[in-house]
Amino acid sequence: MSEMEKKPRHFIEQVIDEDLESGKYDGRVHTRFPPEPNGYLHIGHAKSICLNFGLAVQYNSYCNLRFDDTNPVREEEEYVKSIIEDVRWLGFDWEDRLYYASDYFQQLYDFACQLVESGDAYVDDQSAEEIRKTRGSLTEPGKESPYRNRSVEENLDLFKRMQSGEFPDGSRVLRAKIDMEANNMNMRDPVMYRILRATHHRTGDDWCIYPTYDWAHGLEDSIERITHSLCTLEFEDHRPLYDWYLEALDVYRPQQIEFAPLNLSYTLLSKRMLRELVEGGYVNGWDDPRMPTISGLRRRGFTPASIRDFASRVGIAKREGVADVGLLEYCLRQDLNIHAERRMAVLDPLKVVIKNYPEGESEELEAINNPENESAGKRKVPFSRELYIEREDFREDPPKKYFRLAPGREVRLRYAYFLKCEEVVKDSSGEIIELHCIYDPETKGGSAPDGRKVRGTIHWVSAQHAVSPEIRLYDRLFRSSKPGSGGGDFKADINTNSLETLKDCKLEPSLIDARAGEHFQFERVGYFFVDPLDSREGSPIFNRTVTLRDKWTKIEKSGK
RNA sequence: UGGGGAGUCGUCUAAUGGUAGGACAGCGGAUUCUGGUUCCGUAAGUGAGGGUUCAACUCCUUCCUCCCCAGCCA
Repeated sequence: MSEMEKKPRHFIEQVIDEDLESGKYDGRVHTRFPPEPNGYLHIGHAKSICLNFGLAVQYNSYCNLRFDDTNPVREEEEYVKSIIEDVRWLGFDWEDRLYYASDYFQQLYDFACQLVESGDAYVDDQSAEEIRKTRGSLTEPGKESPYRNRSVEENLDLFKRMQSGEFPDGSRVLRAKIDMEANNMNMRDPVMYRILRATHHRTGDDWCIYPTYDWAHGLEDSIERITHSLCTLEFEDHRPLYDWYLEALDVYRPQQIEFAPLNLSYTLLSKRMLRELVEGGYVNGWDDPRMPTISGLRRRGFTPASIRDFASRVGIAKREGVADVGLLEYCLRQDLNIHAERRMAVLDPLKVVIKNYPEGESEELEAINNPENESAGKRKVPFSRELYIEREDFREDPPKKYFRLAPGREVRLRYAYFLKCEEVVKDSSGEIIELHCIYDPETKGGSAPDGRKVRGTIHWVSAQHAVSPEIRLYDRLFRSSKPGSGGGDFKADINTNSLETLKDCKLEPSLIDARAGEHFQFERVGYFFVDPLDSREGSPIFNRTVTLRDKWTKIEKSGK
């Protein structure tokens, strides 16, 4: 550590630093990540997870995992499981602090009675429709409910009977008595409880009234002695209400702080739209490798470290914007470059016959597993008279600056020999089906004793030794950098070529033993991940995680 | 037209009255048995006007643009 290069502190860290200094929370820092178990977590949630749990690590403090399960009609155990798995996979630990809002239902009910007793809440007999109509609008104040001024005794009686199941669903609600003329719509006597006969995934049929988010959330935070309650910008308007409830009850008060949610180019991060993709069959489930869900990214081959790095690099601020998906890919390649072992794989094979290599013979050549990590060691790769090379690594009429194989030209076969193309063999339709080449036995290992150089190095696989497992080429799910922004249906922006399945690739033989969950770099091609669901022992399936950066395509496109 | 927020290189993000900096993307180059990695260099920004000040991204003021809010969703 030569330089004390401090990473600039974002505004939430600055607030925490100040609170620590002033002793506001007795030097404590305690955050929480409060997902609703009604869907799968996505990369946007990952930002929040990394923020909340990251702060706990940074300040040597605590972060709770809390399920905000106040609405039984949307929530399921399946989602709880996936969320727990995802947060853990991202590398975070809540120790014994796994909580559920539903654990607090009784306390919440008792607190509500307290508000009724202090005259701060009342039972409203109006229908949902009537309440909506009397709420007013953005520019007009609301009207007070005719039931607003019932006695405390009547309210208490009614509320208890709501709880005991005397009234039908939707017939009554408990409302906070605040101000129907407030400019902030959230303060116009917000609903605290609704009557809802639905089986809750944890409390079963114990309750027929359920608390609303605004009523419950601050108390959940308060009960858990959270210091800094972090949420996204759309809750800014809710903060006065968050504070109002806690003040009215005179209980411990955490501080809500809002930050901008993550938006990603070429990506959709709305639960509703993601659900539409799944249910409409546009993808194969929530964990489809094209999905921005944590489970999708995991199956695609993303690593927890790359996602944490990304979260740290996009930063935390109040300004809303769209992060570049290229940054996510950069973080991924950074991590994979260091950790993924290299292999050779030919995706679009073109046969090469080495005329001067003895028929029926083969040899083993040594290849480096990872140039970024010597301890990854070396492996043997078989070489023989007939090989496959990538079709795009040969041009009959090479453009300027193309330095791969061409008629009469010499290139290096990676870790093998120099190879020169002598003859191009075509079928009757003119398509190239084979290349006849000669190799230089003196260049074994890849360098020439006479000092001559070649411009290009290409990868290859011995034909008789090659294996051909299935390879799935994934691409962006959307063609537009901002799907659906044209005002039309976002589904119109779907990239119909986001999955291409390849069955005739030629891979080096060691790859047949690849195990589910392993990462590889196919040299000069990209990073691949052995699909953890569809792979079988002896028949792996490779998902393309991300391509390698590709300067050549850029050069060729620019025409220079 | 009510209320709440936000405007800094293409993108994300610092600078909190004192040299507008970093990252990704871009461009140029070096190294390289991966057109990968790495390294070096380079261009590019304070929404607009007015004011205060020796000095303004920062303070004041007028305006403009964008986002959020009328669930018994979270």
